[in-house]
Amino acid sequence: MVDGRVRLPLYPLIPRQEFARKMEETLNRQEPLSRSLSPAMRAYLAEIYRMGEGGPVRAAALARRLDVTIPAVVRMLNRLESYGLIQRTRHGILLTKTGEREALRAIRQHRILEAFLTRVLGIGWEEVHALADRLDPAIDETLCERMYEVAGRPTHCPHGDPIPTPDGQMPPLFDIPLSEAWIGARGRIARVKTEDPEQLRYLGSLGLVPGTTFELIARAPFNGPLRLRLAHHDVIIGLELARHIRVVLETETPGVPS
Amino acid sequence: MVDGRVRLPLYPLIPRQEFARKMEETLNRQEPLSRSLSPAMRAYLAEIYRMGEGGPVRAAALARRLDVTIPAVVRMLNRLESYGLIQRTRHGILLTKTGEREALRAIRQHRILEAFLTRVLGIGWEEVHALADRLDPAIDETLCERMYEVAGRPTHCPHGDPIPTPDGQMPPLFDIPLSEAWIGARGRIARVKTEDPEQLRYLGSLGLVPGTTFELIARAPFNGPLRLRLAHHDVIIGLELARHIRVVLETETPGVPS
DNA sequence: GCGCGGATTGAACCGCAGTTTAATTTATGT
DNA sequence: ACATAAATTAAACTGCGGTTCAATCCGCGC
Repeated sequence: MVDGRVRLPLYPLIPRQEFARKMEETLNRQEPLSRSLSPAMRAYLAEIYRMGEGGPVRAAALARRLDVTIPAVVRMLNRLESYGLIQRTRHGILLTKTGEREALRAIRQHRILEAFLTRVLGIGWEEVHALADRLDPAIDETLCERMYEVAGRPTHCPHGDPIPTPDGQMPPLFDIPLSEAWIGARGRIARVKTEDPEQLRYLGSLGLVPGTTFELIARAPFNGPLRLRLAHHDVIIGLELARHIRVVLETETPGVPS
Repeated sequence: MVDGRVRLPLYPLIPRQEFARKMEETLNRQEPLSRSLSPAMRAYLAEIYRMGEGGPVRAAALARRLDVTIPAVVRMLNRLESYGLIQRTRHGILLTKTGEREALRAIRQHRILEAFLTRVLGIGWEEVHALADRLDPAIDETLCERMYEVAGRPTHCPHGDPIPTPDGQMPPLFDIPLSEAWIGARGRIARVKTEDPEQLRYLGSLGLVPGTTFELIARAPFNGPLRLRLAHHDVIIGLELARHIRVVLETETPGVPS
């Protein structure tokens, strides 16, 4: 650093307490959007939200998920920051209130679109994700609500993820990976957390889709496959796939209503 | 022209007969597309086809229709020509066989999309054109055929234009402008040739949509409005609008079957 | 034959979303 | 504490589809 350029420290050297307070303040500031968002910006926001459950998101991780190079991500992050949609911390990216709102809108639209494509057009659940990604940029609020109605007001996308409400509430989910269920557990498949068409096609062919009820009747040792009893037949499934299947288990103590 | 640059004449100075023969040859050469077409290229081809019924299309006219500047059109024409999709003549642009095939595919997709939007999603016919333009780039063959089936295999778009068959046949239409019908003529509205949402909304509110049968019972003098008798009521319509409404008239001599 | 106006072309630019390559900062493990 | 690995940032480029401004071409009327 011999030349005259002075580089400010990326994160100000202020007392930790004050820093946290200021950050909180910034993150909660909810402003109306002055400029409209490009489709790519929405896509980035949505992905940050999805990855961000529980903490900040790293730019490199985002690049991997979106399958673009890191410099592309960095430039977009600069743009999002200048719009007041994200906040950078030393541990990664956080959405501001405004950014979260926009992210939820994008996610709602994406999931409604997916539901529409399967329910109305009969497209397989392994294809809808990529298709919805292509269609997303062309769809506006009106069309989205139209599809929502025609699809029968779906509450979840075909992979089981909940559709946020129009006012930006994401119903919380209390599911666990199937891989962590114990022998004898009964339950229902809630979500299938993979986007790989091959995996989805295979799971679909086994009948392992959201809503399916099962009983876990065996686990092979040494991280071996699980044996599930479904309504009409048993299926064997590897732990690798089971990690992507999230389930809600019946409570052991029945009789609690609601 | 003092400098050394030599400009070749745009159209070769060869005998007229030979020129015509070569041109014909070029226009009929049907090659598989080596490179895939961008959405914008498809849009240009489709517009050239629509405008080109009966002769070559001028670049300036194309620019007006697509609402872009002339240099943008010219550059795209260079690209289309390099792909062998169009041929320039001294009187304007012609589609080659390959270009026409692509144009018809684009038009088919656009009109299926319009029919889907009105029939399945209940979008008003005054809005579907702009909407379909936005959605077009994201739609592929598979999705298009899916929509075709779900929309009930429509044969015409909401404005009455025929949907080309998958193998690229455009059903011919023998309609005339309503403005040229004579008093006493009975017939059916075939197409409404405007894209202006206001006009379409107004015509829709009058019940003047494709399929409506009518009898022309009066024309005011000095290019005045027409009076149409519909099933349940009469409507008055200005000549300006009537020029955009194309109709097929009943033959005066009934009894000819088929 | 000449000039004029509309049509065409060329050059230089913008914005967006991506790329590669290189420099620099930050984090981590011994 | 320091070397190295990982993450970030910067710089310069691509392709597409648009723009403006300027130059040139061509047909037509006088």
